[in-house]
Amino acid sequence: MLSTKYNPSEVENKWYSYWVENGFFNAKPNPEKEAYTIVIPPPNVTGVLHMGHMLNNTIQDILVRRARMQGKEACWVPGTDHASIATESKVVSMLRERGIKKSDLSREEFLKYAWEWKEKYGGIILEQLKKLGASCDWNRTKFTMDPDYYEAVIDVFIDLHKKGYIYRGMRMVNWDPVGKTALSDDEVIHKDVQSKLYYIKYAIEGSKDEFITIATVRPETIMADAAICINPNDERYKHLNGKKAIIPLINRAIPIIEDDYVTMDFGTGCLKVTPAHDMNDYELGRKHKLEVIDILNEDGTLNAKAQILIGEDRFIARKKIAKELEEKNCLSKVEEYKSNVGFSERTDAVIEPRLSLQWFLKMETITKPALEHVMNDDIQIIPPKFKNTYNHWMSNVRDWCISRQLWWGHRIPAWYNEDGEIAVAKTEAEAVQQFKVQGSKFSNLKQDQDVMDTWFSSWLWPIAVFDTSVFKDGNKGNADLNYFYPTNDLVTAPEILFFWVARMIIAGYEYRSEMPFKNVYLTGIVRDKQGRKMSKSLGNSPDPLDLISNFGADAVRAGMLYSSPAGNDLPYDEDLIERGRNFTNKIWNAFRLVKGWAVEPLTQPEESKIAIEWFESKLNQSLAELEDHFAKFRISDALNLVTYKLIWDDFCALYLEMIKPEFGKPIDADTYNKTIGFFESVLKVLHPFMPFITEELWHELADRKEKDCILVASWPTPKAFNTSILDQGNFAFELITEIRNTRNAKGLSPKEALRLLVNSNDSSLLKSFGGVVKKLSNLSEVAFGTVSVSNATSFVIKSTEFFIPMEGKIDAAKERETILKDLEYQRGFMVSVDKKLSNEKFVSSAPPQVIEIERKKKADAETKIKALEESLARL
RNA sequence: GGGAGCUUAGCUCAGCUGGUUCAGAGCAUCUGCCUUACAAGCAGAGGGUCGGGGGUUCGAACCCCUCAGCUCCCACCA
Repeated sequence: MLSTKYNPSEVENKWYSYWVENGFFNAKPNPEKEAYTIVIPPPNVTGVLHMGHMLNNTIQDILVRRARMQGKEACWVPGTDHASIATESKVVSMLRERGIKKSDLSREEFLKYAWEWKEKYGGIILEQLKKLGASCDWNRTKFTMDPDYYEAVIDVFIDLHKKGYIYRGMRMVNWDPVGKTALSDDEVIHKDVQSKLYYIKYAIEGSKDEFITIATVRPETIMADAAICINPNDERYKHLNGKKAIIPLINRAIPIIEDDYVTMDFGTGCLKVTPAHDMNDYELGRKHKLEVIDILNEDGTLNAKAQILIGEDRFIARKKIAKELEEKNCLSKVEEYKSNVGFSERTDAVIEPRLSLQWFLKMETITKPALEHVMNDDIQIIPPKFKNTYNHWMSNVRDWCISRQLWWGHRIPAWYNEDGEIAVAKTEAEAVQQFKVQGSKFSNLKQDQDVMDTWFSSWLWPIAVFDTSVFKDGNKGNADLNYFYPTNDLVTAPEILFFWVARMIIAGYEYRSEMPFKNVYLTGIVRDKQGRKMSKSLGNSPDPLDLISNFGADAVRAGMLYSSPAGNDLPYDEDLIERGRNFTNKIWNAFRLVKGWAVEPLTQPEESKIAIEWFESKLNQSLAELEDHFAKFRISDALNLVTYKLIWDDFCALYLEMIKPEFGKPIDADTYNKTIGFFESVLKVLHPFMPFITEELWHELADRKEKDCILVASWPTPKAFNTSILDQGNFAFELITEIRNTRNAKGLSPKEALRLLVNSNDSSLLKSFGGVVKKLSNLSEVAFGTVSVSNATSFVIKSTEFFIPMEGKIDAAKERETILKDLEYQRGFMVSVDKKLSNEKFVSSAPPQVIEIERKKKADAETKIKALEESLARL
């Protein structure tokens, strides 16, 4: 005896191993077949599976599984990203726990620890993906620091340098004093912070009692001031132009300059210019050729140039200086002030604008095709609203700072000689060669200490997962690359549209002169019930593996897809997963029902004949809808609006009920075989969404040859369907609902057979559905003819009146009340339709079908009113 | 400050070309059922000025204007 509950855990492990062992997920170039390719957004090696991955990878798996069933060579490439900052900081804190300081280690020693750590924890997330059912080609698993991938990144750096796109320059960068590294703009998170605005008095040189007062939130940087700037239109300070001001505490004189950059009505209208510690001041300093005085060390402490408080942390220095200024009477006032401060995404340290030598990629030329091909829809972004955002970003893109002061990553292939000259080369030997050729010193070369930004390797992902040698001159690419690239769909989060997606597009056109993918599907963010982002620190994220073991992977996948159209956030609730679980159970029980029937060569009942005809049409209608949803990437709708309803409502609630033999009785072979066929079809359609239960039942429904698995079964294509039978069905189902409703309202048991009288001489009214109606609403008789029954309850569908005799069980007053209510509504409805139809303009300008519909509505309403009036009279 | 988007049932959201099925789904609520596949289920029901106001149109949840509230992205005036 089969359990009434579906038990997923055993089934899932069994089939996943079977699929892998039989190589169903492996893809290779096959000229006979169309390629379908997805590259996974490589999760961080340090990562563990979270709800975002669940959503993202479920969608990818659905797309891949469907493509595979459609007979395409489906290739889903998995892998991981080395994630330089994230991983390095994890390794650093792991070492710290073991009492080892990174600063005590050599680069080589540190990297040895990092690799050990990667080997130990690096693959966890991929193993977790298997539990979800991800049908990745695991033989292709790639890591962005695999030796060949590493080499590819270096090749690209050298190539772009040769092309003149990569340069080294002194630039103001976002400095993370905790990570001791430069960050790209995108890695800085701005937050509103309550801080203080200090009004500081600077004495005017050569004057005893005159001061100029500036307002700043960073008094600790006054020692780095290079000027004070006023607006040329500011009458209050005009007389000070050209004079000098004295920095308090250190008594250094700085010029007072004019620039309309200064806002007159902010603070005092006087700005202290500190080129070394502020982005805007740096630009201002360049314009006015001011001295750059950098008073901070890389860890955010003050250096000797500050003259005072040397070695103090910047925030401690701020407090101390404020106190000293106050004591020296240089602080005129302090105001509370809300300012916007940048924080490091990784270390949460306050970002310090800092001048440093970095490597940059010129973005202006190289980004052009990437902008163009998205704007002209060669590459489609789904949902399209992100196109605008993309456009905005790509049109205002700044040069990309690609160096990072870290060890874990691809080391910059630049070598410096004793004179500080640079050679960009793959090896030291090649660098020596370059220096020799240009007649420079070539002994004691030192390689650049920095590594490259992580995105500088992952932007090659769609190419490099197939071929890592293609970045060398003259290489046309291997068979894999030429077959699988460009890939079809990329599924990722909108937050990395610029970090990653845009840059892959840039690299794609630069190195293949072709798009890396055709469609970009952007998922939403998974949030908790309160709308907060799921995060470790909030502890509001459930463990996906727990969910899978509690509910089954199929249930979790379905739950993730509930209400998550592209680009929309997903408000997560365990109820969603439960609903998915209930669905698996529903299917399981449908299987139990069918499995329990004895099959005999009997005559096929009429109801079964019509049920089969009806479901055939319903199935094809649904398949057509499904194609449409998939074509538009409405994955959620494909499951919830079509597949779920097809199975639960149409197959289980209607079809199976129509054909179900009486308890204990056998079923005829024709109906049974058709039913198995339908069951197989709906399982196929469901397979991409719920791979495990569908595979299990596929094998339970029939004896299968080895390798006859649902995951490679052919995807059902929609055929023409009979709309007339669907309409007839709808009429019959409406009638059934009314009868059941009558039972409910009158408190009649479903076991009690009822008689139905139809006030019509047209006995073909129910077409072939008469038997179905009788069966599903438990009627003893359906009688036609002009009838007038006084002791009965009635209802009207379309323009036909139906009676159910109620012998002595009728409450005339109550009956009258409901009829009157309905009558009132119908009359009101008539008025509005009449109004429309008598409107000259409506009749002359609306399309004929619309007018026809209105006429039909009117006719229906008229008969309904007539019928209601008659019923009323009879009571 | 620049840009994008959202506001529809108690909740989460659909509503795809302005017109059949247009005011929908699921959850929640209520009523009745342990009816031999399924109580993780079955049969039903109630619930809405489509954020406010104005306009275009024969016709608006849908198009335009406006006001209000919310969200996200980008930039960062010390």
